[in-house]
Amino acid sequence: MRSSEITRAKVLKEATNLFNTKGYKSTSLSDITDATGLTKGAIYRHFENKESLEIEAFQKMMQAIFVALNEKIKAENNTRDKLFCVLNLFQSYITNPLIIGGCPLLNVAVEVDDTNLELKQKAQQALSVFRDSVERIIINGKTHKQVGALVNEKLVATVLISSLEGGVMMSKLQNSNSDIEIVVNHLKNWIVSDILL
Amino acid sequence: MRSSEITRAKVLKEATNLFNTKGYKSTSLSDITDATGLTKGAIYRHFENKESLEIEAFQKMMQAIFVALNEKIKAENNTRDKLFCVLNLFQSYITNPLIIGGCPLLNVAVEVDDTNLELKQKAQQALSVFRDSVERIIINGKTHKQVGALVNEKLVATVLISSLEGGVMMSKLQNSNSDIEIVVNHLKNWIVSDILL
DNA sequence: TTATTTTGATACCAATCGGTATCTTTGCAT
DNA sequence: ATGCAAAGATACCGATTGGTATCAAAATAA
Repeated sequence: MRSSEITRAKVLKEATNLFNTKGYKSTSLSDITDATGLTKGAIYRHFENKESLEIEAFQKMMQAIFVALNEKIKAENNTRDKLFCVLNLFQSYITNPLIIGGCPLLNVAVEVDDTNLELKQKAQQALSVFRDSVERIIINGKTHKQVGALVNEKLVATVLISSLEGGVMMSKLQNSNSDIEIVVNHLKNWIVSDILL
Repeated sequence: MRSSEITRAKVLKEATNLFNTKGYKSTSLSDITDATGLTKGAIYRHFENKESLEIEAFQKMMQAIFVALNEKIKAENNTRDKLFCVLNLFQSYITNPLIIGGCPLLNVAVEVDDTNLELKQKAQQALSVFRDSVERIIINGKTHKQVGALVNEKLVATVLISSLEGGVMMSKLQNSNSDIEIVVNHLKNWIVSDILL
């Protein structure tokens, strides 16, 4: 790796952690220079401005999550275990975070307003991608006669995502994994008894 | 009302809207002076500093929500309709907000980190109060033979709150009420078929 | 090795941040 | 009407914000 790519990656990594932990607006460039040991001049050589760094950091997090999730989904060969991968992902935000600071989608969705239009659009897209991948599991499950034909995939995706995001919020606030565990456990029972054949 | 109480209330009202819309850290004192038409000198005569204004604004929102919610719960005389009051509250965050900017508890829970300890504690307390009031509905429902004796009230409260908070997040992000409506509708069915006798 | 890009540090910019000391104005009690 | 205390405006403070012009150093290509 070229040396410029190393520093660029270091800036992006540290900024990512700071954004997802402290918030995007609350993370200053001096926070990033402190974390990287670099100067503003170095950072602005690799990123046009703070906003583009924010967007790239968010995209990087979501990309990493989707790649890891899709790998695990692909590794399972039935609908139940594929759906459980989604639940495990959210449980891991608290117990064994791939990315520190909780769910990046939740964090951005709550932080942005209409002054962060581009970041908001990226979050909207990420939610769509995530929702689609859950819906696809259900649709494939129907094809393979593992899911009831009357099950509404949009409803399942919406209920799963909303419960899990809310569970992450509660667990993070309480510094405890009990809430997300209750939610995950409840969703597992729901999937087994109401979704699967 | 004394004139000083009028200005104090005006500052608190405008600051509340700004905090819940733009975020606490992102709302500057000049945002508040712009919204109120007052100067910093006037604001700092009534509030010690920005942090205490933030805390008072959050407490005021949660107080208003709890008062309104408890009134509606009290007006209903069966477990089903009492629980539906909770669902309606969250639906109203999107469709007919008592307070603009979404759920103040969600907003604070996601924004705060360990540099906002007092605000975080207030949010933790608010979540406890909210959770307790849902659990009380279930416990009273058991007493009145409207809820199955084996129903776990902590699970019900956690699942309801997490789903609803997540639903608000999704609907706010998508500028659409369809997600929160799906969640509310699903929870209604769940309550009727799995919670109530 | 030398010449040339590329990279990063330094020093600065105007704007804004939260906060305060001071002075004028306002409202209220006598 | 007068005197006084409370309220609000003004003008400022140091610190920090995101951002940039410039220069030296380091990596790279010849």
